[in-house]
Amino acid sequence: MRYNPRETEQKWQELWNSKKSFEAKEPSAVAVAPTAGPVVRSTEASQQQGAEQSRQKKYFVLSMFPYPSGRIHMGHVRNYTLGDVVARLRRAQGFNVLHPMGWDAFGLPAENAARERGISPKQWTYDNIATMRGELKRIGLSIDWSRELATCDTTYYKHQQKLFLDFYKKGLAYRRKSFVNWDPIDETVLANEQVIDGRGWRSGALVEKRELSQWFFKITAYADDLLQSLTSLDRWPEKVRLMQENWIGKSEGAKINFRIVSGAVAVAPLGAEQSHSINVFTTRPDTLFGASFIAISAGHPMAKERAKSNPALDAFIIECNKIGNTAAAIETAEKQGFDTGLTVAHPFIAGKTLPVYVANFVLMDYGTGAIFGCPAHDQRDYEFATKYGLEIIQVVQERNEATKERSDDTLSALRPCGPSPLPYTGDGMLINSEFLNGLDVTAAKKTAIEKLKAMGIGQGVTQFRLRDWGVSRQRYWGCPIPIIHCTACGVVPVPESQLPIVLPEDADFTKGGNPLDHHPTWKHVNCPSCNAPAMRETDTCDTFVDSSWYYARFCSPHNADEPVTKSATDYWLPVDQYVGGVEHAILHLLYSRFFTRAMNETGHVSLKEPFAGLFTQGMICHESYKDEHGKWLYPEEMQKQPDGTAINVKTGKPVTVGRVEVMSKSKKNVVDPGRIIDAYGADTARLFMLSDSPPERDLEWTESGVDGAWRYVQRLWRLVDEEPFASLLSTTPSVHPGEGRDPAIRKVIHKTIAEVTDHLQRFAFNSAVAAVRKLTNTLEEYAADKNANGATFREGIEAITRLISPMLPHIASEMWEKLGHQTMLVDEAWPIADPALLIDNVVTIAVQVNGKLRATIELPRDCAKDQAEKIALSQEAVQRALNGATPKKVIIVPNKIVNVVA
RNA sequence: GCGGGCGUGGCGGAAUUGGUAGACGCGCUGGAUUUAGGUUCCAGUGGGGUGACUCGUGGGGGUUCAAGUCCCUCCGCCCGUACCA
Repeated sequence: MRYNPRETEQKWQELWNSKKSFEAKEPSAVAVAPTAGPVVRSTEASQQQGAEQSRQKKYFVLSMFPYPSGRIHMGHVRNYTLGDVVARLRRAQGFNVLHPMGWDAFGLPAENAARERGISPKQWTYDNIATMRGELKRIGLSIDWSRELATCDTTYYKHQQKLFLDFYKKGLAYRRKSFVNWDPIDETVLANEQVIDGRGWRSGALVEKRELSQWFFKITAYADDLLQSLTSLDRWPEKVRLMQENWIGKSEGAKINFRIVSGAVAVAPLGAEQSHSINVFTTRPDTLFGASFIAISAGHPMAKERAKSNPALDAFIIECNKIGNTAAAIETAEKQGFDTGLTVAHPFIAGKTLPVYVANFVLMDYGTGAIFGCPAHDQRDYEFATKYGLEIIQVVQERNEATKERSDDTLSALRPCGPSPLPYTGDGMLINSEFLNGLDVTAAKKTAIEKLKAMGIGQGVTQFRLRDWGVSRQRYWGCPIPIIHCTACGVVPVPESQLPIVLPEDADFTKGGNPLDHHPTWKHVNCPSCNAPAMRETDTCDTFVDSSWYYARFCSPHNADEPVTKSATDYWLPVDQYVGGVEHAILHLLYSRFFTRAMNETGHVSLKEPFAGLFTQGMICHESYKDEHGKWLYPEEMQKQPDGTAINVKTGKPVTVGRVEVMSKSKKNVVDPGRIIDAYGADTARLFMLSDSPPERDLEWTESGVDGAWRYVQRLWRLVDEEPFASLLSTTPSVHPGEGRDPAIRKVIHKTIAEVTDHLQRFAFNSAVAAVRKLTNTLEEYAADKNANGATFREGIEAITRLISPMLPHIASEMWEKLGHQTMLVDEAWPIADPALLIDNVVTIAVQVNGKLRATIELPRDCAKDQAEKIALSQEAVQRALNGATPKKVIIVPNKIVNVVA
């Protein structure tokens, strides 16, 4: 009978659910029973494994929780399938597995829905969650649904507010002024993605930068630790660690005060000292003699001060503010500067002055918001100097052979090598630099800093690129920040007894701005300390805050009194395997690492690194289609013709088949997971996700690939249901394992068990699938043989059934039942290969002549080198290739290769 | 701009440490069986050459007995860039 995925998948999902198969055991349950074996054990292999276990080990598998956008997409299916394979494998290997699911439920789209369609963010969100939960369940994931949480539940964000207060008390949360994108028409703050070409996405108004008081988390307090600890994350992808390292961006440099010598404003609101000098950060103090200008950010206090009396400068600053808030926009914009008329004294060259510019490429958030420009040795400074006709003085020259060892200052006059093309940013020797002449860059940096220090105008500093984390959002649908502002008492934390601060449900979304701010009553409260009328903080938390600690909450999701339960986090954390997209490589993962440290410092958890293992998956791509008018079409709106072209299903007109691109709603190149599961079943969808493309790489969704997966699922079923397989399986196996069985086939079976286990543990799921398919091919061939042994065949089929079970859990369970077992496959132990069957006595060796393959020979394992050489040289093809020449050298790598060098 | 990644047949990809390039699958070609439901089975399949051979892992250069793998350089695509999540 043909396999019916719809009925079978539902049957097993209901069974797992009713037996609570995937509920994690509480740490107390595991700790109390010293011999607690990993559930039912019925196989020979598990006996060795289970018996000596004194305490069941835990394994925490976490896939990044989804934003409840409305429907699940293929990216979710991939993410959760990958996590599920790990969870099911570890469960079978005897671990107490925690594999939970939740919802990253606060955020902008809910608020947009409210504005566009008048639905309340809460209702919209919970409706979406209900839909998506149903869709997720159909994938057949081994999730412990009893731990489900949503970050917009008051039972979740209540604890987040408590954490905020604890951070505040430790000085890890603070308030300062910072810039936002301001839409003057909608009177609202815009996210970077809502600013398109400098204009608000909805209003089209030119976006301004506006300074607001905002809340920050002091992530920079842990900059060094976050950097140093990266080395301990040995189960993270190297690329993610590198990206984080560069993001934190530790650099050694100097801060230098440049004294203003002319053009200084007489009265300054900043204090006399500041208005008489400009403090600059540089990583290249060695190039000070090449300095030709100072550039300050448009947001620098000095720039603002000068703008008051200079309308042209004011206009320039307004122009700079239009570029936008993103680093990419600022750094790709054409370099522009405005001469402030100020000049500063060169610290080392008496009488020399440098002009001060306001420049659009200097970032206020990094360093001191001011730089000195050395055009000869910096690309940006070079462009700037060329544009504004500023001096370009070379002070570093690449060393050549003649000057390598010398370091006296007569060398600078010698011009020992030809001029390097400027700007030159490499290492070399200092020239044109008085007391630095002849030194290398590193030594010159040190000497320059010493001199600056002695002069009292500078010092060496360590600078991080990492900035404090701005968590304030002027929005409704987020976790309210539990702070009260009182005119008399200032910033007052909400007393813990008053938590949670709950969002009002009657917010008005018809007006612009922050609904919490213009709500008639919500923000008006009495000061907890003096009882006078006061105001609530109306900013809510960045949603990255919500997702920074959800992993810890999963350990005890129902604790009503505290954010986490210590005994639970001590047992379950860290997360053993975290799975999610690379797009989170920096922000989410860095914020979580910070949050864990902050929770550690405030006594909530006892660890610092939340994720011991990390796997970053690739994205899902699909062909894109356009009709004759250039409008995007959904894949189901077109049909491929036999000649390779495509037509519109409705109009019959030709369709342009575009490139394979990341699935996105805007390009309509999406495939709905629900439709695929309806048509083929979850196992087929899962198999397609896992075969072919390695999980870390982008995956191209193709209809033919799905068909291939579908055919394999059907083929697996025939293996237990049809002839000649069914008859072979019905023969009674011997009680003694191995007796009368076919050793050659058993070898293949056990090698496959070892191989698949290894592939799965290394996330090489595509290779694991390939190995199982190969075993399937072998067993089908074997079954066609009239002398095939039934017990051998059964051993092979049972191996396949277990090996595919993490990937195709439904059909594997059904096959297991069909094979006559009373147990549930999900409670069975993972197969273990017999080591004796993994060793080959004969090996195939390649024979090369001058690196080119000429023959292959079969030799006994570990055979003597001279014997290998003799047999290799006796090969006819080898002699032909040698063409009478005598071998000069023979390289032999045992059991692998013989290379004859002629 | 900066940081990170990827590039192998017609296609997705395989190849623990440098050691037989193309496993496994898709597609295609030829044949068989059955055709009421996305069939199934057999054979073939990197390019060139009748063949011995030869050329082949984005382009160019290098190290090595041996390079998909290591080094330099160029090109293309993708991700992140701090208020999308």
